[in-house]
Amino acid sequence: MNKREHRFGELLEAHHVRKTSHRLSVLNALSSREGATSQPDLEATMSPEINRVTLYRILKTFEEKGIIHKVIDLNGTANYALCSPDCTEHGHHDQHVHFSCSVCNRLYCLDTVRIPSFRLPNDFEAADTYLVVSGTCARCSKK
Amino acid sequence: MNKREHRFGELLEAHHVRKTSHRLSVLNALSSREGATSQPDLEATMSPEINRVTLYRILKTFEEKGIIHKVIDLNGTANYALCSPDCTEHGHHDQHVHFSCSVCNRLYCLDTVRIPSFRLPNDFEAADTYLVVSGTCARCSKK
DNA sequence: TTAAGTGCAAAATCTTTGCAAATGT
DNA sequence: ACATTTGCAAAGATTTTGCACTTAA
Repeated sequence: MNKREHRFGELLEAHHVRKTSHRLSVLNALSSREGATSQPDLEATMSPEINRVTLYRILKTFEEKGIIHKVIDLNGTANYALCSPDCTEHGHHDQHVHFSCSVCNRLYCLDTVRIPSFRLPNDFEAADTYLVVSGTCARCSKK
Repeated sequence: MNKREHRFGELLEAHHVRKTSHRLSVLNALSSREGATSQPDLEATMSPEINRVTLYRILKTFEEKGIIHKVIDLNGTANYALCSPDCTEHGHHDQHVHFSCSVCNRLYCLDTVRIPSFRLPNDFEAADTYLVVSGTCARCSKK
C-alpha cells in the first residue's frame, strides 16, 4: 500500500466508513483529477469494475459523511470533489468559486478565488452560496 | 383577449414563434409566479391540459428563442423564468443573484442584487456567471 | 396550403430499491 | 460472528424520439 492509499485509508477511518477497495478506487480517481469530476465521467472511469449502482451508493455515503462534496453544474449534472479538511457531516465548507469550462467540460474548484460578499434584501437569510462561472479555462484558451 | 394575453401574443410574434393557446398558458403561468418556476411545478400546474412532452418542447423552444431562461437549482432541477427584454436567441442576460429557499422551495430572481465582480486566475475567460444563494426567504423567515 | 405544433406510445436515460451473496471489522 | 457493502434485477423517474393528427399563418 503506497502513501496515497494509506492516506485515503485513514480518511475513511476518520469518517467511520469501512475501507473497501472500491471506495479507495473512487478516492484515487477523484484525487487524480483537477477540480471536480462529473458523475458520468466517474462512471466511465470506474466501469466495469465498479457497478453503476454501487458508485451511486459510494458517492452518497461519501457526501453524507463529509468526505466529498457535490457541485451541480450548469447542465444540472452532479460533479464531485474531495472536501477540504474542514468539511464535516454537519456541513460543507465550499465557499469558493467554481469554473465550468464549456470547451473541455472540466469543472475547477478555484480555491484561491473567494466569493465576494453582497447584501441580500431584508429578511432573506443566506445559508450557502454557490457561484459557478462558465467560460473557457486556462488550458483551453491557450490552444 | 385581455391585456396580458395580448402582451404575450406580441412577445411570441417578436420572437418568431407561433402563437398557440398552450404557449400562452405557459407564459401566463410563468408570469404569475414570483421568480422562477420549477419544471415539476409547471408540469403539475399545466397538467392535464398540456401534455408532458409538449411542455418539454415548449420550454425548449422558448429557451432557444430567448423568451425564457433556465436556472438549475442546487438540486439539479430546472427552473424557468421569463427573460428580461434584453435577452435574445444569441445570449441570455441573467447576471443577477438567485435565491433558493430551502423551506418553501421558491426560486427568486433578485434583480436588484448584482453579482459583485472578482478576478479569475490568468487565462480563465468568463462567459457567464451564475450565483445561487440558498437559505430562508423573506416570506418563510417571518413565520 | 403547408410548415409547425401537439398527443400518444415507446425508447432511452438516469436514479432508487429489494434481496442474496461477498466482504470488512 | 455480524453488520455493511456489493451486484444484479427490477422498479421508478425523467427526458427524448417517431409518427399520425391538428392547428396557425
